[in-house]
Amino acid sequence: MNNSGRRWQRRSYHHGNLKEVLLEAARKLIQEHGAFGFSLTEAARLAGVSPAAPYRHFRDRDALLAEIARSGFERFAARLDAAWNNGIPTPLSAFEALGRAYLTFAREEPASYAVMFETGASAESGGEAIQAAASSPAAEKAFNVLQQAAAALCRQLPETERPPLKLVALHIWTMSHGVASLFIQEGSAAKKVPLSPEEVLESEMLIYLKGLGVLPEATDGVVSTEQA
Amino acid sequence: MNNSGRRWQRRSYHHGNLKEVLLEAARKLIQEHGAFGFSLTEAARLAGVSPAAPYRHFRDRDALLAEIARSGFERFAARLDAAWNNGIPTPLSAFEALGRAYLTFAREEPASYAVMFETGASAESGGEAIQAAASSPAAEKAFNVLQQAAAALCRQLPETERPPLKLVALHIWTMSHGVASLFIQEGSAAKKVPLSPEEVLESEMLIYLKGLGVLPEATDGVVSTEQA
DNA sequence: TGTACATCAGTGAACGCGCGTTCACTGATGTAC
DNA sequence: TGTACATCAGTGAACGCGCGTTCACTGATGTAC
Repeated sequence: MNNSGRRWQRRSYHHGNLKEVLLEAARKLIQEHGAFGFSLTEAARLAGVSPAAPYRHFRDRDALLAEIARSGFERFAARLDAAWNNGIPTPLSAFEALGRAYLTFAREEPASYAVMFETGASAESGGEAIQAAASSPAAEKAFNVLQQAAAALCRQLPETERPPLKLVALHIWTMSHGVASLFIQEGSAAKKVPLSPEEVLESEMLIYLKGLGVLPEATDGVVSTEQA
Repeated sequence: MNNSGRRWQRRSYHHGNLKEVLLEAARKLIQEHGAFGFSLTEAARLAGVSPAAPYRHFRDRDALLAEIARSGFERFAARLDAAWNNGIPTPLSAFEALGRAYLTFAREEPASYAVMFETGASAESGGEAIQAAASSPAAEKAFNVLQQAAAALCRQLPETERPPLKLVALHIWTMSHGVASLFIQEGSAAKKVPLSPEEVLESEMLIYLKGLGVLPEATDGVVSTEQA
């Protein structure tokens, strides 16, 4: 990379940044036209290069999608990890931050989120590369953060009342994903609801935590004074 | 329709059943090739008719997708309603049946489920017809069943501790959808988990209900003896 | 500091393909008399 | 019961399009000497 100023905008050859720009273009297109209604050609057009250019950086269309998933999982894991922050200052407050971070990621990167999690019914065949990304180390790391949080919460319980950690982590995950999937993706089924996704998820988790037994009694009020 | 036997297999003209057969073919293709990786032409081929034939029954590709969503919501609502069965014999047992019915539908009709709920990021533009289906009377009816269940459960609480019904219904919905979306769609992120979707959802809902305060104390055991 | 050259990252034209959709058509069905 | 006819539900050929991908190419960059 040269140091003659940051104005390499529209330099002819050697874009310098193409790979990242293509990923960004693809995410934008996916956000607008749907998880699999995007085309490599159009992404190239948006990036201002010829339709053949992407092949210098990705083996094929699928590889680009897989990279969106992979890098998405990486940022996702980093976000969750930062929000959880090892359960500091308290497991409960960190847990709330974790839930909000989950929703924030889904809102800020809906395209990444869709490729990461709506892959099942959207590209069963043909999408082997994406499947691989879904079981990548980064994806694993993201789930591990949830599991750490579950562990910290359960540690507050007497051993005889502890459900399996993995199960609790899955519960947290399904609640978060359920809210993100139903309420954040544009045009989703639940547009008319007057509550923010955050409000729904937080109240849901409070009730769940109370059921787990990790909330002091004082929280009754929080749950039931939300609305008439 | 003629009564000369039910063997109208491969009659030349006048298929008689084409609309339904096309929908079925489309569902099969969606299940195999992804929610929006299906083509009208291929569905026609699968149904054994020319690529122009579908246009006698659907204005365009989008209209067929919308009909999958609409009729999907109808069967979905019917299933949930039957399972809930007005809370008989007890709200709690009916509630469990409701959750199982939700997962059963998602498993038996993954294509319908995907079109109904994964529409957000998959066809924002272009999918107006599907969006319309998502706010159809049938979709409304499905959500109403969840709301009825929420109402029946909350009725067991003293009025001062009742959270808003709509909120509880949304909690139920996000839990169910979260499990269905993450665990049932083939090739989804959570294949390696040794638990069935039903086990995950049921345990999750038990904890949630306990947090709500509608479970008698006896259920502690149910939650924590599932696994070591 | 200057030149030769390998490598890298683009171009642009071309391909074959399957798709959505249209069109004029035609065979089968059902109804009126 | 038989014939005439409107309507319905298909056909099959054709179209224009955008896509994914390939290919031989070329301009820019970085390195060896």
